[in-house]
Amino acid sequence: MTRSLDPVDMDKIVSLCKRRGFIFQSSEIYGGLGSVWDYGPLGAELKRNLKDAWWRANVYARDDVVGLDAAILMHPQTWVASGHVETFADPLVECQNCNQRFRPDQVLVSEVTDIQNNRLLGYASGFNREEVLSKSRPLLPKRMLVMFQATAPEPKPFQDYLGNTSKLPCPFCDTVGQLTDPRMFNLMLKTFLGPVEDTASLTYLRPETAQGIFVNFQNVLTTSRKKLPFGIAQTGKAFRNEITPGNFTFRTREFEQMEIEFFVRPGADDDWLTRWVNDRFHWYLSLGIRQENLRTRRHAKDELAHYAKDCYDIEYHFPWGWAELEGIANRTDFDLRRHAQFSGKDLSYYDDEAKERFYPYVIEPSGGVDRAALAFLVDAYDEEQIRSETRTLLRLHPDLAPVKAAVLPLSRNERLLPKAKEVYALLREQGARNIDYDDAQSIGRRYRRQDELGTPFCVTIDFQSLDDNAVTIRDRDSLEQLRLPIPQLPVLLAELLNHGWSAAPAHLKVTTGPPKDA
RNA sequence: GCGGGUGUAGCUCAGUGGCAGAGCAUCUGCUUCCCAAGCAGAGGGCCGAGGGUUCGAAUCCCUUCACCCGCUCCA
Repeated sequence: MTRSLDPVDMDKIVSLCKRRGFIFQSSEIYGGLGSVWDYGPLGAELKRNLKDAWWRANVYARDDVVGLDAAILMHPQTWVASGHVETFADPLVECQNCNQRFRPDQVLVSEVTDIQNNRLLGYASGFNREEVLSKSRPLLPKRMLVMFQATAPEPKPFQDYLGNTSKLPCPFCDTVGQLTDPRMFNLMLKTFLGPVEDTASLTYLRPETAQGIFVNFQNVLTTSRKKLPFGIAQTGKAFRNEITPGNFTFRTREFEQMEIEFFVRPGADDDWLTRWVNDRFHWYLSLGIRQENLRTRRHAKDELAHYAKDCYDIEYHFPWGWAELEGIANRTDFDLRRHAQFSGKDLSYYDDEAKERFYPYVIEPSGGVDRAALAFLVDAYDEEQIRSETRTLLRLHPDLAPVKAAVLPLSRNERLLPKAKEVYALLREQGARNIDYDDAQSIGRRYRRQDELGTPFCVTIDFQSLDDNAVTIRDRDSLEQLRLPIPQLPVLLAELLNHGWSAAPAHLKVTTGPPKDA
């Protein structure tokens, strides 16, 4: 099965999401709210299925992880301790000539001085030492160029010049005098608790769910009676004032995370990091992401977050390029120590067997629910030619598909409807799965509609059903059909949803579906 | 925030001063109808908002709002 995605397909996916009820723009009737999205009936199912699958794999299938549901609002000191108040604010400098923006802490500046005459010749700026030094050369008079190596001006951090940025050249275009003063961008959303808006009631909407886990570390440890190594899992909303949101639901200011903080003995951290990277990578594959669209990437030292010792990203090949779905970081004992320090509470761990007390290291697999949902949508999107018509379909894994099966009478003939309703009721009996019913328009049209939603199987009631009490099941991906007695339907459908069409008994198959164009 | 782009039906878009349109989608009816079938019909719009020019504005001008792409990121 060959599928390719051009960048143009992103528009098709956005359009499909709107058209079929996966994702809507927030507050659309008021003109929309930037970078915020609502999930419609099908999107809500997809997200729910996704989170359930994550929870099953990381909590139920393991004996060393327990769940948590911490509040979005936390004591403001939490964010001082975590380092977010201090570090999560980026000062940005902008060049009014080339309109590029950069963070001062990523730029170096060199003062080029004529030492003999004690005269400032100019400044050079750039992103690394070599770049700055090479830019310094043209500023130097020939006689100094000879002794350049000896008098090479050692670059200093851009931050040292924050007071007078207007004299400096832009690190991108080297234009002098077009840099703005640094502006602070605090990425945390402020809010006020209580009816009175004063600084005493100021707190934040959490920028990550992780801190809810850290502050509950001792609570969970004592009540769950877990021993190291063990983890705490939670899904929930987080908020960041992203400077540049975009790419549909990929980077938004309100988003949902699925995070695990896995506590291990110091020294075992490197090993556990590797294991988690592997586990999480295969989780995406197990739900149908194509391997060629998934990769891991280790963070370079200089891109590590303030709390991390090591970090791997799991990246997906979106139409606009590779981008992060999940980060698996070694947060060391940074968070527990900081919270112990700021709260005055002892958050260390006592190992009964080794008779020693220490601060556990933390491995953090932290994924984005919305990003994963988008990746699964993009990866599942497909178009194929059947009888010169384009069939648009989502090849979603049955676990993720918003609708598990659709019950379709061949037509709206009054003799067919009671039998169809009967089958529909039968499949809904347990209430465990989302089953659709549709009798509008032609059967072909309804198949196509279900294909577009990613419904794995369609159950069709035809006139023969009235005689033999049997129905057909049609497979979304192969278009094959099988026929079986209605009483056996619930069991076989469950079987197919769990194991896929390959679990279908060959002797039941009745058709191979319409021919696909080459 | 800066630069560029776009706002017309649920979706994709045409319309550049003279009655607001097309395709698809949606809905209804008919047909023993298995892969977007046919026939007949229907609903759906303050042309993003406000102001101006004009006999007349979706169209020209001003203002404003929103969204998209890029720039810093990291779920």
